[in-house]
Amino acid sequence: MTTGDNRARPTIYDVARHAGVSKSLVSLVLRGEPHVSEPRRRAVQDAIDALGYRPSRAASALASQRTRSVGVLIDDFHNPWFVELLAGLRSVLDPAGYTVTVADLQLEAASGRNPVDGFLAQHADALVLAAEPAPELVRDIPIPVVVAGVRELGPSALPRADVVAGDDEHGGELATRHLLDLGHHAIAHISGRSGPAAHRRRGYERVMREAGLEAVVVGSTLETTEAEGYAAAQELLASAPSVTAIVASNDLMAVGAFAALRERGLSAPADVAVVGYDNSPLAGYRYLALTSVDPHSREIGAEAARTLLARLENPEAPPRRALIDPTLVVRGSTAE
Amino acid sequence: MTTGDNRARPTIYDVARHAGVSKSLVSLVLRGEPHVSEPRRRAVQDAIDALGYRPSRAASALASQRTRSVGVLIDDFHNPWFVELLAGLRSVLDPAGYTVTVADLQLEAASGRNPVDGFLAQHADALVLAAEPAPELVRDIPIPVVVAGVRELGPSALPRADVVAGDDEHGGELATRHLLDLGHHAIAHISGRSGPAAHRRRGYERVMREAGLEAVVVGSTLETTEAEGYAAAQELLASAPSVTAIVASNDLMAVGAFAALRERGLSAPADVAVVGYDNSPLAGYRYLALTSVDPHSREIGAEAARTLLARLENPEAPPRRALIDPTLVVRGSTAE
DNA sequence: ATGAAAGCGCTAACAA
DNA sequence: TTGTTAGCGCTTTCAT
Repeated sequence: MTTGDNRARPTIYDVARHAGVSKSLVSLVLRGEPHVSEPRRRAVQDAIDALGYRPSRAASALASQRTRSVGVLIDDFHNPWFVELLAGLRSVLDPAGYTVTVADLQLEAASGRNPVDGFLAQHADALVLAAEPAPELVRDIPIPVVVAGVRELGPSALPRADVVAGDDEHGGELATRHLLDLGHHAIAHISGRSGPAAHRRRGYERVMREAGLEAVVVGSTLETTEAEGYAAAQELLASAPSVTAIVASNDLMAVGAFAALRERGLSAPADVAVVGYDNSPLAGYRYLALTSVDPHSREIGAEAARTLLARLENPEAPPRRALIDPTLVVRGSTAE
Repeated sequence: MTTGDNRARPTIYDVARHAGVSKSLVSLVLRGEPHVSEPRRRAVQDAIDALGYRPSRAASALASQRTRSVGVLIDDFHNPWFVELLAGLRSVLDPAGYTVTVADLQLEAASGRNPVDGFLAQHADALVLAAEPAPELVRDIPIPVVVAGVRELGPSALPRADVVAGDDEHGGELATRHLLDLGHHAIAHISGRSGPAAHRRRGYERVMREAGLEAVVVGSTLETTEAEGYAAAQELLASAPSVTAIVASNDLMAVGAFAALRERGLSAPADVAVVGYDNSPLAGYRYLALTSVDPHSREIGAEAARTLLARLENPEAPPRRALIDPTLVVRGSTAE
């Protein structure tokens, strides 16, 4: 004789019966509707607690045609800037009752899956793109999209999407001007081939031009990795041994540059000052003490989330584009 | 006059009509059932393509009472070891038709949410715990759980859970023995207060004992962070200036130790050799070149996934515990 | 303020 | 091999 299988999870029917009300009322209480009498609300709440009831997202999604979930596509879990972005997103999405699900473009690609399809199958109400997926992946997305942190995708492939990004060009200026202020003149730039890298490069170039100095850029076709930063710095030091300062396109490349400097018996900041970008945890490690531009990713996330909520409210409003102002965090790699 | 709102997504009804078959047949095709005639299968597939049909997970979950999704709880997105773990998990879960959703314990806690509840509301079929949540969070989870990477949670709070972890004790031995082989005798250990840290410490202690050397351990109550690693190393170098080698509980602490060494005018490996643990990207950066124990997180993930699938097949089998063997990756911090 | 009833899009017996 | 028919657990008019 089998014991009655008691582990079936309770439904609103059970809660309703237990509380002596209709299941519609339970549904109202669940969603915090105001027009419910206090005694009933209590009864329902007690029943919920007593039974250990948990609403079924699947059923609710099916009935309401909305999941109150937003999908976030990030580029690469290895690159920790997404953590701050995510924290910012959640700081406003959580209180609004939205659930956030994350996917990593690299990992999805490795599995041969289309992450956008995944989010759509899951009935996400909206998407946050914090990566630059191939344009064909983002064609005709039938739900609101906000592009966060990266700027390239916006205008071309997704004309209707909102964009919240860091002002990378300004960041590039900040880094360069800082070195200028420190008295450097032979300032070189290690770049990369990403969209943000291009903006940062432009900022560097403008400041150099305005100061009447020659811009020296290497690595515009490289990945923005530690290994490539190392290679670019090697090349730079070989071809222009007189540089006294380097602006790197991100912290990873800056750390690569450190290695190249050491190989030549040089060190930062004594021989060559180095500035990174992202203000990642890396930059804060004492051993590296890397001066870095902080894009304020958390704020970018929060602003993107606000934009998303506004878009959900008003689908027809014209696309918005916001730029978040970066700041410079000075550490040992440029000052003693 | 509004144009007929055409953006309602197609359902199996639409597909069935378009293909001239019943919706059950569509469902069968969708799930790749073998007993479907080739012409019908083609007709259905064509209709799917033509209409741009995408199955609704919500409906499918509701009807079948399973989501074919597994929830993965990781500790902290900042700590990149989870990326490899995740890649390993997906390498076997993807082909099996499972979807993986990730949550970060820190982030969830910051939102005041219970991540396990989140997974249950979402109807995950099973859970992978790659973190050490408070025991009360993991009581009475009504779906299969496999603990991955961390070992502590298993026996006590989750007697029925499967466990796949790295053999941290063996890893501690590997690191210590490597230094011994290099001729070091004054080998100290920088530890931390996590479960894995305790195992690594034990490995270190055993090898020291067997070699007839004195074990010197600092920091057993610290967080395993860069900052704490720095602090612990400072303390160590002040109290035992004669050490010639350090085994750190993880790469982060090792990098902290680098800073403490430099502050005293010492460097690795010339004055003090340093070994880390995790073989994180950090360890591979040329500027750090940190010898590190590789726990093979990817393999841990893959094995955890296999265990999960087996568990889903056979819920009543006795719990399994597997230990993955780590290996040592030698870099510049211990050898020239 | 509360209840009744009709689905949401799919799966899974069961029939045919 | 294919079609019919009940639901799955919830939301949402519409009554009352």
